Amino acid sequence: MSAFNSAMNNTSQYQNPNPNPNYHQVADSTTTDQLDELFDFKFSDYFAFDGALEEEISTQANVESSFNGSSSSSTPLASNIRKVKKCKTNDEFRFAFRTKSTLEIMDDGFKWRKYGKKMVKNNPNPRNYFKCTSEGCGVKKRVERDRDDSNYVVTTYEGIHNHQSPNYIVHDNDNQMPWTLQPSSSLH
DNA sequence: CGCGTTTGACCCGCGC
DNA sequence: GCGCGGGTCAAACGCG
Ligand SMILES: [Zn+2]
Repeated sequence: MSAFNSAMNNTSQYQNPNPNPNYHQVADSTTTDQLDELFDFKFSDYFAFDGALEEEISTQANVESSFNGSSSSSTPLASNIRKVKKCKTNDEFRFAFRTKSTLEIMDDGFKWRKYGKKMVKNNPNPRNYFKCTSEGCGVKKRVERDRDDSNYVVTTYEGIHNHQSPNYIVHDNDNQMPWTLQPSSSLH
């Protein structure tokens, strides 16, 4: 069906490329519940995208308030699914979204190593390239500030992790982590 | 000392 | 063939 399904079939349990923005803070705070909800919703949202070729789904999620509200610390963060696009066959898949955050602290629990920086045209801001440091995992990540809204950051994940997060966080959920994607059957 | 960031160079595909 | 745009490499540096 969709790339997601294929991916899940391959790994039997797909891991969200971008689980928890601002993971540290979450760990510090006790607002995990809300985050859980937040992410769940988010994923369902972008799940709506099927194996279409270059699809551009503009889904506005009103989650910033909850994030800001619950998080009393100093890192306002909100995620709005912007667009999801898939290229080529269902071998790999790309997932891009926009995050409202001045800071690019998006350590989701995976270790990323920056391997490149590039100045894209038509955009005064540089683009950063990251790669997952785990061996056998070639997941790449690309972070770039929005051209117009410097308060937003466009993050693009490419590939699928073939390992659990090094910072594996145990959650109360039965078998699903907050950042674990669910079968497409869960979406309507 | 091990490892991550930095940064310019290099590479590759594409359009002219 | 060349230039350009986007992506990656790797030497050097910095830091814990
Ligand atoms: Zn990985």
